[in-house]
Amino acid sequence: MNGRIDLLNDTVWARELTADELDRARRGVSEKTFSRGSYVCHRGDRLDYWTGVVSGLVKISAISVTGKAMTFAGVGAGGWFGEGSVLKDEPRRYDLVAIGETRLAMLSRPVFMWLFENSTGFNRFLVRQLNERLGQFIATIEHDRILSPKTRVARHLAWLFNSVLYPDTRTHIDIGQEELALLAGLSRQAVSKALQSLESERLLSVEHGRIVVHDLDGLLDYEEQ
DNA sequence: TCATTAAATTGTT
DNA sequence: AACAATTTAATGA
Repeated sequence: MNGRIDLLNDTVWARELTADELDRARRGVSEKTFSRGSYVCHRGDRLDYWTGVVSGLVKISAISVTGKAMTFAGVGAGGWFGEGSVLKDEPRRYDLVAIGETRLAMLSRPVFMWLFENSTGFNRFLVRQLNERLGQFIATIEHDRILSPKTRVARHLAWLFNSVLYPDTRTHIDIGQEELALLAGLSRQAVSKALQSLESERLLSVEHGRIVVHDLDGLLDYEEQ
């Protein structure tokens, strides 16, 4: 069994393509693995591929002029990202870093553009994904101004399990508390406290370098008592 | 397979 | 932010 064929068989948008479109897509994908902490792409560099996470976790981040690290989003298994830069044919605006061992599927820009011009199924997927992401980012702004640290941790965790953006995510995610802190924009100890509290409420359990979620809806709708 | 060591993650001050 | 404790991963017998 060829790994490249498997790559797309497990991909949501591939199911929306016609046989001919799928065939072209298959010829345009390659696979690459990244070790923990390694850069997929630095800000300012070009990456002429639309990228899907087969396994592992990638963060989209930047380092401020004062040297502070910020994480804007985490992309889990089944998620695809980078269509913005590929569409505009420009360098990446953010750092892409693998959190833990990560396998990526990479679709070359020419094939991406062909699908964009020719496939309605592909465009349906793109619109759905952009819509979902926009909703999440708007909610992030709202939440960061309104909610308590504990609730923010709960929401950010729940989002890593978003079934539209990351269809392959299962019950656990391999992420350390430090990375989670960067993602939620909180201190490490605030995240640690929040996790312990959420664990005592049986919404999740904490292991080292891993969070196991027991009640996803509970996290998503979490409200401080 | 088990023991030792190194590295990374989490807890505490 | 720095240090200590804990757990995992890696190495070699």
